[in-house]
Amino acid sequence: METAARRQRDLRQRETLFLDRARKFLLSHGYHGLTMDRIAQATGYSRGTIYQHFRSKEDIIVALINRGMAQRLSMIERAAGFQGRTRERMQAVGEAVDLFMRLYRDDARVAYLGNAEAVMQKASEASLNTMKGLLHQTTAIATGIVREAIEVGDLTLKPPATPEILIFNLWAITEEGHASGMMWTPPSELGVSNPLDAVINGCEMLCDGYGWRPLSHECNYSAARQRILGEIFPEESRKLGILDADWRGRRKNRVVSN
Amino acid sequence: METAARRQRDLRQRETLFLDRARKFLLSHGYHGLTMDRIAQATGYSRGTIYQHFRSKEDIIVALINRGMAQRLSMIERAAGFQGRTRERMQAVGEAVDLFMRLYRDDARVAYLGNAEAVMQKASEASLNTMKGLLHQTTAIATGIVREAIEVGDLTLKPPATPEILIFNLWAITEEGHASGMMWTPPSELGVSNPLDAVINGCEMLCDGYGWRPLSHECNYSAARQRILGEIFPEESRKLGILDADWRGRRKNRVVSN
DNA sequence: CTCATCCTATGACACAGTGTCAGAATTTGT
DNA sequence: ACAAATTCTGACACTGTGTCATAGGATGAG
Repeated sequence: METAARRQRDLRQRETLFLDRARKFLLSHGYHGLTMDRIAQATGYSRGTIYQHFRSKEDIIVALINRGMAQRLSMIERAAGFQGRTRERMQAVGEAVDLFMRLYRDDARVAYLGNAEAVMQKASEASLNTMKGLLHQTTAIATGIVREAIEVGDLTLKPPATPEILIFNLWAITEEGHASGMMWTPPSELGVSNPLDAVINGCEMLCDGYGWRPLSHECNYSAARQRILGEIFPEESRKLGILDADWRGRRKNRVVSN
Repeated sequence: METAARRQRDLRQRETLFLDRARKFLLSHGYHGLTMDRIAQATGYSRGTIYQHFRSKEDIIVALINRGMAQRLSMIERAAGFQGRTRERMQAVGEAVDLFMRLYRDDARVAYLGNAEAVMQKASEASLNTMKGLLHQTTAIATGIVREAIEVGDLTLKPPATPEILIFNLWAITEEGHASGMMWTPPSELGVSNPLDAVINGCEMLCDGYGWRPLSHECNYSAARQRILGEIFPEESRKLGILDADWRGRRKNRVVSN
């Protein structure tokens, strides 16, 4: 019986439709501008039908966040496979997040808007757990790289620092820095013209502070960036026009082996 | 006519009453648990009266946040007056934030809960501006210290770093780190047992990364912490029991002059 | 003390949105 | 073609918001 499969597919399709419309309202009119009525109106279904997919409007928001986080996770996974020194692999992960922010601005914005107690409080246990899982997977990759760095001898953590704490702080810079780009008070008002660059700078300096070798003055991390973009995210970076056309020609700039 | 003055005082007093009750509900039942009805009930006034003080429930939340931010700012201002090397003064500012987090847990939590688009969207222009002002004053103090560090020669920023970017990242670690302590997914689940310590560690490493002298291995910043607590926040730290009883005896550990 | 004036407090009201559920509508299998 | 199963619907009961005409209580002058 094939009908069941098709129905399943239809359901998924409709769920996607709901999510897409919801995102539109959330982005254009904020939390209070997103209502079940509007989604129903915009999709041609009735309110009741939406409730067959989601427990509440907050549940929709979390589902939306999860969709974005899954996308980001897949990019991070790809990045973690970069061939290079441990610190470069960490950099690749950062680059993945950066690309995600630029390429999927809407999803990033949704994540920012939805990251609120008002939302979490009313979301379903299920979607909250999915979210938690996604988050754990993401940090696991990052701490994995740190552990490897320690094993390989690129990094020596002095107490009370631990791999988790390092990632915790790296993550804080990244998240907060990116979030600030969408806040009520734009970072430009605080004298930071380009938060994305500020994040990169902060991560680099933090890694330097922890003594993660090679330090930024021992290695050309701008060149490493071009390699990462070219090898792992060629399409994405071309789409954004942030990859030097002749990056291959720059390979000589490659990091010197220890 | 003294009546006017007294009335003014009564109004303020009532406003405080509203805010206190509101905070109670916000903390215990979250955003959706805070309603005008409940506040009215709890204070013995009617809904209409509350609307004479605040435009909306979100406006109350922002007013609550502002109260906390003002308190924190005053502690930061005190800290910035610490006598010592520039980096120690920066540390003092961090210490002030840390103390604020411990001493005024409720206000800190309110700031976390209220930091959401859902709230800002409906808050009044006026309270939002107050908030912005408070934020600017806070960052101004911090960047001021960085600038002085550069002037004095304790710090040399390499492009693209700027005082604002340094503060931006330092701030990110502090805010996000502290916020994580109240999140839906506790930091302990991510392997960080004590986020407050993680923040301190992160700030220290970041400053080291930027080359802010004296670096952490050139100076005993734990000792500096005791001096800061003892000189600037004696009461506060005694209340928390985080000041060594004999901190004065440790003065010999003082930072060596360059 | 009384009354006119002014101001503040009140809660009923109109409205918007949520989540549910009995029954209508549609699809499926025979 | 029809009964059974499944899915969709919108009216319903609620909760909460923000407003406003009016009740109620000060205040000050006579």
